[in-house]
Amino acid sequence: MARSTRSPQEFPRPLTTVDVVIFTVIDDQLHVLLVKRPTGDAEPHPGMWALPGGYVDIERDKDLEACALHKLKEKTGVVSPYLEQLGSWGNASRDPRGWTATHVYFAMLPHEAVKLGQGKHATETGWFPIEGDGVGRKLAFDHGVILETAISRLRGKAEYTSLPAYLLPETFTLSELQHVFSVVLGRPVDKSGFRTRVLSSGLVEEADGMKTGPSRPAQLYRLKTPKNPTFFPRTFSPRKQ
Amino acid sequence: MARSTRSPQEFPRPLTTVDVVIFTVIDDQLHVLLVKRPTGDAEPHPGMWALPGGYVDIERDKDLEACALHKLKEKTGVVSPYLEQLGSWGNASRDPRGWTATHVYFAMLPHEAVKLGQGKHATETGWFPIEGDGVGRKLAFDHGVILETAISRLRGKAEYTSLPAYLLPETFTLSELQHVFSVVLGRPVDKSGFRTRVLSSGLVEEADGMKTGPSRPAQLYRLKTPKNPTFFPRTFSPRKQ
DNA sequence: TTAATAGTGTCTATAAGACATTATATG
DNA sequence: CATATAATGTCTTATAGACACTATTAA
Repeated sequence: MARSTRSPQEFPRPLTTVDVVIFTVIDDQLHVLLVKRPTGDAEPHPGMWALPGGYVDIERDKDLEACALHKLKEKTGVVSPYLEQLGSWGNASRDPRGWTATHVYFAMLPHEAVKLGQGKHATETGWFPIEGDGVGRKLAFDHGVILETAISRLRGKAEYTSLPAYLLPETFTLSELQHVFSVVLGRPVDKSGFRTRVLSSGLVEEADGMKTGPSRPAQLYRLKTPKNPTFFPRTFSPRKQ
Repeated sequence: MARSTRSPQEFPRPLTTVDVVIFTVIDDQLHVLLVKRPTGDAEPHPGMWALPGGYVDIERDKDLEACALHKLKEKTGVVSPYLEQLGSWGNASRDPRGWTATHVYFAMLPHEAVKLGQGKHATETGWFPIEGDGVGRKLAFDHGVILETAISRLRGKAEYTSLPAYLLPETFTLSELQHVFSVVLGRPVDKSGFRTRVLSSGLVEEADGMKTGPSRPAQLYRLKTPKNPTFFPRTFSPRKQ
């Protein structure tokens, strides 16, 4: 067995990176945050769009999640987002600089909370609308595949968990919640069924105040357990005929 | 941004490992495969039980999954198991030898397919019954937490996917399938409901032959799509009163 | 009073839970 | 025939889906 017969130092170490897939909803559409690759001579994929990320700094980052949070704050200014691990991708060919493994996180933010380009080394960043299973252009490295995985995870979990709720600010109306589910799922969601589903699951509790507008005011709610998504006992499943 | 302002070589690289949580069912109980840590002087946690795993060998392993499959074959002789990524754990303190990140996979095998200690460098290995959220003893490194996560993922997914089916050999009866679900879930599963759930989901198809025994023979089935688990539209959920 | 959206109610279809009953093999 | 387990049937209950209807605000 490797671990017992050779010392760690004998192994050439793969490069370790962390990347973050950051989702938000802008104008009734799901978007992902991308950054432009630098154009230096030694840089791989110069000028292409990529997921925000970079090398783990073992002096600065106490763990992988801290590293992801650091990168997220650097790009968006957001400190406490919803963040979960998406997976890791590691092989000899994904980066021309050698064998690399990246730990990928995915974050969901309300658009209002984001201020782009806060970091010292601000790079060109932008929100790209999700169309189908990507952003309609080739991304750097294997980030296209990673993004596809993230989209499919988000859509999948939207069928039976409260994940899309993290795309909203701290308080929101049930209509807004229903809307963000329909944006993520890409299809209309029935109001009545949605409301009973949400209210009976204990996902939300009433917040003080109402949202006013040009029509009937709506009750504001907040997540009861903001750290953990709620699981529903059934998936959304349109009636068969 | 780190990636653009410093070259990879300036970063001290974390150690990269892969570990595998291997589940099987023996005698109506879920078990996990553990290996004993070597007792050498420089070895961390000598003599403790740990998940099988080790360093990524960038000359041998073309990617992380290949590395996991290699370790799995080395310990069990099994070549094509059900294998999925569980997550990754990386920080400064989990291994006394320095900042490490491990990519963890989890595998499920029929017990009949396993032959322990096939590798050249055979280490002491053993099946440990799962009781509650672990094996009732402290494991090396942070493997206790990792195992907990794996158990909870398996039990969670057993509520709404066909995952436990991978604990059975290629053909099986519906009663055997029901039994393995009840072992994983730790509670009885109603036969009638289970059968309609499984048959209407398209999870299985009839195989040739029947399983005979001291009573009525049972139809054999096989997985219709052995690579991917099936999702059920509802969770198992005992009636409330 | 109208427009717009919030919120509720009704009916039905689906599938699970609980448990009883029938079917088919062996010894 | 007795026994064991496979396979099916019946009845109830929970909840989603479809969609109609009522409520409450601003302009």
